Amino acid sequence: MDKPAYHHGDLKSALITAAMAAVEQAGPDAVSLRDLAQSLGVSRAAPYRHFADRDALLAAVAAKGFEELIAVYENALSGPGDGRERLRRGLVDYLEFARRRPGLHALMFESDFLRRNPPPRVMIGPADRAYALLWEAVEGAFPGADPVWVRARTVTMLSTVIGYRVLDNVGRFKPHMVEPLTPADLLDAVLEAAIGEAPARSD
Amino acid sequence: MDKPAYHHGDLKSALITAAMAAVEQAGPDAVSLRDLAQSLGVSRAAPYRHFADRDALLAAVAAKGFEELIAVYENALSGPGDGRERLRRGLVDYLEFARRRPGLHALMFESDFLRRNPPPRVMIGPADRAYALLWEAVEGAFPGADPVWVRARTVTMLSTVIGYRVLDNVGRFKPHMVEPLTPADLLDAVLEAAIGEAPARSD
DNA sequence: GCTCCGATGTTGTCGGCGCTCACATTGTCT
DNA sequence: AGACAATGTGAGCGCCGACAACATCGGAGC
Repeated sequence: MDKPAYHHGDLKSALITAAMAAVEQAGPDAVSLRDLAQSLGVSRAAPYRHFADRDALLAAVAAKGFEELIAVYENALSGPGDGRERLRRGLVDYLEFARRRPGLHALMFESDFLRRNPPPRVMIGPADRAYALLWEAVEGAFPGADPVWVRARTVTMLSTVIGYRVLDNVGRFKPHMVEPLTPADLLDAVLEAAIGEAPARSD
Repeated sequence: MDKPAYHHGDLKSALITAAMAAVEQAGPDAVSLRDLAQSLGVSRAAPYRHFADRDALLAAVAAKGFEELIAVYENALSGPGDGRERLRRGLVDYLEFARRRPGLHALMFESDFLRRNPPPRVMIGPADRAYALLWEAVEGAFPGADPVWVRARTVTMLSTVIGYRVLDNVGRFKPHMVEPLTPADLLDAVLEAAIGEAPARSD
């Protein structure tokens, strides 16, 4: 048993899993194809049978990250409560997701590798689906609102929660800047700012 | 004239300038000490006389970036208009600064190198001063507001504008997500969401 | 003016990395 | 059985960050 098989069996998904772990532990820059290959007991060139280059593997990891984010959204948005409560729960769960996995969040939204190439195909699908879920949640939270207003609100809402996570993940908020606000207070403030009020009625 | 001087003269600041150009053109990951040294006509080990390692040079570039951001803020905040108008102008100019220099913005707020080490000393000073300027502008825009409320609002405001730039800089907003909103419409929406309303009076 | 020494720059070297090429092995389809 | 595509191997290229030993420069003190 376990004789060193010439063929790994499922090297591709093993690489994605191992790369995701490396991303979460030390950030996207720390991912080394050689390291991954060695830790999986495979030669240095083997990964190139499954991914054109390092960025292609990172794109696959990012895609998996968006799949997980979709699951987070779907879980939060399908629960009880009115539209506004479900939207709030979705944002809370996104913020927790991003807080606990800063490396993965960086890869998905902030990484240099996103700027290197046009957006990799494997990740735009899941990323767009995640955005669509948020969009629908905003529609559900403001029933009957002007669709164009909903578009703008979705953009600003996402900007607020992502920006907060980006800044907090790099330690930008020092105690003297926010005291006496607790992390929970900040979470409430971010949610209130993100969700905001219903649109002004023009009739 | 121009005989190959053994001593460069001001290699340190030349390195920072060249590195900033590289960061702006191709992102923080693309900065190579060897490249910079060669393009400055100096040996590959010379940079290490002025910076402990690559990250130290990047920190110096980030610090310079924050100095420039401070100048942007000061220029916008010192002009005419009431507090709210000046605050809005500061945010507009920040957004323009970040839009035109995505690589530098990534280095200052998003880069992996910020996660690698504790925040480098050379940049925390300028970064904190920039934050303090925004803070004071928020105070000026909402005179007499509860100081704790101002703290929270500063955090959410910064989150919104930075998050928008992060997302837009990586091409996250596709036309079908925002149509028929123009970039100018989005700018207005982001500003309105960021600045928001005055605090509720509790008396 | 001379000497000495710290600051600055150079060359040589090491290990790690992404990536490619020619070759080896395996599983599968006919 | 034979052929072929998929998958894995080993060697090697060039680039990179970093360090060490050595070379040169320029100013401080005599």
